[in-house]
Amino acid sequence: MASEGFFEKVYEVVVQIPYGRVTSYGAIANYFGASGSARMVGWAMNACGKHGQVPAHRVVNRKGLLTGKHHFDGTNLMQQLLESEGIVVIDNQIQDFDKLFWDPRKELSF
DNA sequence: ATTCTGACGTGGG
DNA sequence: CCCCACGCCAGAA
Repeated sequence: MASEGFFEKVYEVVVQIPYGRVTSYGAIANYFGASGSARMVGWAMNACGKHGQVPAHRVVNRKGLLTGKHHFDGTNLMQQLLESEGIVVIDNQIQDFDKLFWDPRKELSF
C-alpha cells in the first residue's frame, strides 16, 4: 500500500487528520523528510481526486490560509467544509490555527 | 531530452 | 507583521 508513490504517502497522512483539525503542507512534507519540498505535498493534492476522497480541505499552508481553495470545485467549498467541522474561517484565513494545527510528526509519534 | 509551472517553506531586510 | 528571493522536486507540454 505505502511507498506506491509520492501521493500515496501524502494521502495516508492527510486521511489520518482527525475531524475538526488542520495541518500544513510543510508538516506533512517534514513527516516524509522532504522538509524542503513542501510543494510536492500540494502537488500530490492536485491528484487527490484521482486517488479518491481525501480531506484536502484540512490541509493549508503554514499560515493557515486556504491557498488551495481555488482548486476545489467551487470558490468557497473548502471554507464551507472547514466550517462544517467547527473551524472558523475568515477571509480564507483559519482562526486559532495554532490550536487546530495537527502535526503528524508529533501526533503520530514519529 | 529540456523548460516551465506549481494547493510551500525558510531566511533576510 | 510584510515583502523579496531562493530552493525544492514531480509532472505536463
